Amino acid sequence: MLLKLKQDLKKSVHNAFPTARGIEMEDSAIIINPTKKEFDGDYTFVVFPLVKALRNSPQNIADAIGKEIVSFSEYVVDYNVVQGFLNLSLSSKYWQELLQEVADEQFGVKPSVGQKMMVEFSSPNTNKPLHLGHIRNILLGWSMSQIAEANGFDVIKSQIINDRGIAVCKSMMSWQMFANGATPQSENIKGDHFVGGYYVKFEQAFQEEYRAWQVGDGQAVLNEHKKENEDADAFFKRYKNTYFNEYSVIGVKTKEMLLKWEASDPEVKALWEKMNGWVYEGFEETYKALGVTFDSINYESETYLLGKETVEKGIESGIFYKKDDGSVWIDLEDAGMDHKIVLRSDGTSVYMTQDLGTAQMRYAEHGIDSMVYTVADEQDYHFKVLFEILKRLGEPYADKLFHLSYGMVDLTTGKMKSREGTVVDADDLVADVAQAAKDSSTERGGLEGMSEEEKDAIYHKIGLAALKYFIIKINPRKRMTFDPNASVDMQGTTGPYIQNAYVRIQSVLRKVKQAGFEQVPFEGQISYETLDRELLVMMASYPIVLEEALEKYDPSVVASFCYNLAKNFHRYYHDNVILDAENAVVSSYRIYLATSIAQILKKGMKLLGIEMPDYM
RNA sequence: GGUUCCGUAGCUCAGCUGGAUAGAGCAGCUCACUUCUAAUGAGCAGGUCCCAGGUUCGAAUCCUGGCGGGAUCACCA
Repeated sequence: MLLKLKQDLKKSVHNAFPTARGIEMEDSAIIINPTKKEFDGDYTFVVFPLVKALRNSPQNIADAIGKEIVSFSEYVVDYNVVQGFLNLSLSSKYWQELLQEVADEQFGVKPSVGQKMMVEFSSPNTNKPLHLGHIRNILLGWSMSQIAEANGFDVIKSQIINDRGIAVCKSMMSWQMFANGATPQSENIKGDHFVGGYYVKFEQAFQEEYRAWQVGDGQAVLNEHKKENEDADAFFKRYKNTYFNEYSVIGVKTKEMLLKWEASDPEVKALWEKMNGWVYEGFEETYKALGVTFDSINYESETYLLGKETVEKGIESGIFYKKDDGSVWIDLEDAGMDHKIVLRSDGTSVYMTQDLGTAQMRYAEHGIDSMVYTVADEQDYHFKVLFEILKRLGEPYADKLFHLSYGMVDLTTGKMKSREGTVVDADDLVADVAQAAKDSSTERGGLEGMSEEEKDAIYHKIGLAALKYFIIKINPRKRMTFDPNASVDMQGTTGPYIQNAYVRIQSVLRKVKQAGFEQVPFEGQISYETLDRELLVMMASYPIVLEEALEKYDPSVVASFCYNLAKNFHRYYHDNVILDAENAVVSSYRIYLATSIAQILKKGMKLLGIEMPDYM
């Protein structure tokens, strides 16, 4: 309908100003916005861009166009001009047709664009459980994948799991030393938490060992290696890695384990597989609670070798160069970056090496056209470099890579730091929000007569809606502060507020059914009041919102849309009786309208990974 | 220091490729439930859009330069 309006507008410009025929007027060049509340009208056309070409005053231009469009368009009944803004009032025919359009279940569904897009998100390490940072990542990535799908892309949701390396070996070593054969089953602990616990234990044991060394043998090293004016604390902080690699008993043992792993030592590999298996079971549970799934998983243990091959080939073709010490680099100075290492002097791979291999493996497996990496903004530079290297390697998808970069999550008490134990655990968080939802729900008593199971499912939906919306409503680029109290807030700009709009409609629809009303598409005649028109205008913008969210890689666009629609509906609901309106025609219209609103709210929220309950 | 992101009400945030008098929510103060779910609605109050220039019919928005904050510039991932 918006398109038809634009066409009429274009036609009237051309009719009113024959000299303008030559002027190109793309649909996108015709700017029409919903009219601001202070003025009369539904849509506003800004004529300023035409002033120069038509060599006339804004007032005259707007007036002429207005007169013209009213004369022939069946959709425009009136107009007024305020300072070069042409405000158009639309006919009930327009609203009638628009209502049919937005009520269609297929409204907003885009045809396939025939493109495969991979969206990577979550991407955890196997040495600790998921935390709040992962949650922001997962919500963004998941939502982006849904938005791409809604825009007609064939989407592959993917994660890369960092399942190898020294950190993973630390948990393994620690388990060997301290566990006495304990398992998640025997201890009744979720697998990822179980393994994470041994990682923590390792760090504690290492710190203890390091402290003991500092007051013993370490003194000699201190005196020999410390810089002038450097105190012991500063020195030992700086020296930690060297100590780990050269002096630490458990450090050296862990490094040996890593070497054995790389040499495919059967015993080490068996332990590795067992412990990672525990972790994956734990992750699976968390993903399930969050309502996310993946189509494809890559493991770094399976891609890093391919990355090394790529580098070897790239040396031959002159993309990379080898230094005397054997390390391999790439010179990116002509692209405004610096020299970057891609292979260590001992031949082992770095982060970049693995990412090269992963990208190639993904292309080989899925033939993707484009790729979105959901990774925190601390890695902006890494991805800039990665994309440049892939371009130089001549990868066919290289100019369709996007780093969905997002700001880190802070706590009201400051940064999350694993060393200081301030990390907010994902599983705890989910449990907390469900509990908060339960508390407020119980207080309100809207779920009486339901089974405990049904109630719990609803608490979960509400709690998760609060948590997810709290995070996803914020523009990804921005660093965000996570306030646990605000995250379980259920009033105002929140997930539950939007759910409530939906639930209110469901409640009405249940009453409709009870009353024996038959729900059919509304085709009667009514007069569309201000709020009716505002709601319709808003719903009409849904497809545009989807496109915008995709273009900007920003789910928060969808989040604000849903909130605004819910907000307008709440007001509408307050001011208008749906079921017992002044007459049956108006009632059936309002039922139809409300049904459409519910439909769009549900679709929109689904893109954010938020489900709608029927009761709350 | 180089690069980059951010800076809007007491707090948390919107503000689309420049458009009319800068908007929400929270917190504060009022008011409205025997009524389709009050997890709601209505109202009051709250602003140097970080600062200074520039571009033009018009700048929170674009450009330049500052100021403040984050990130990054590893043979870590």
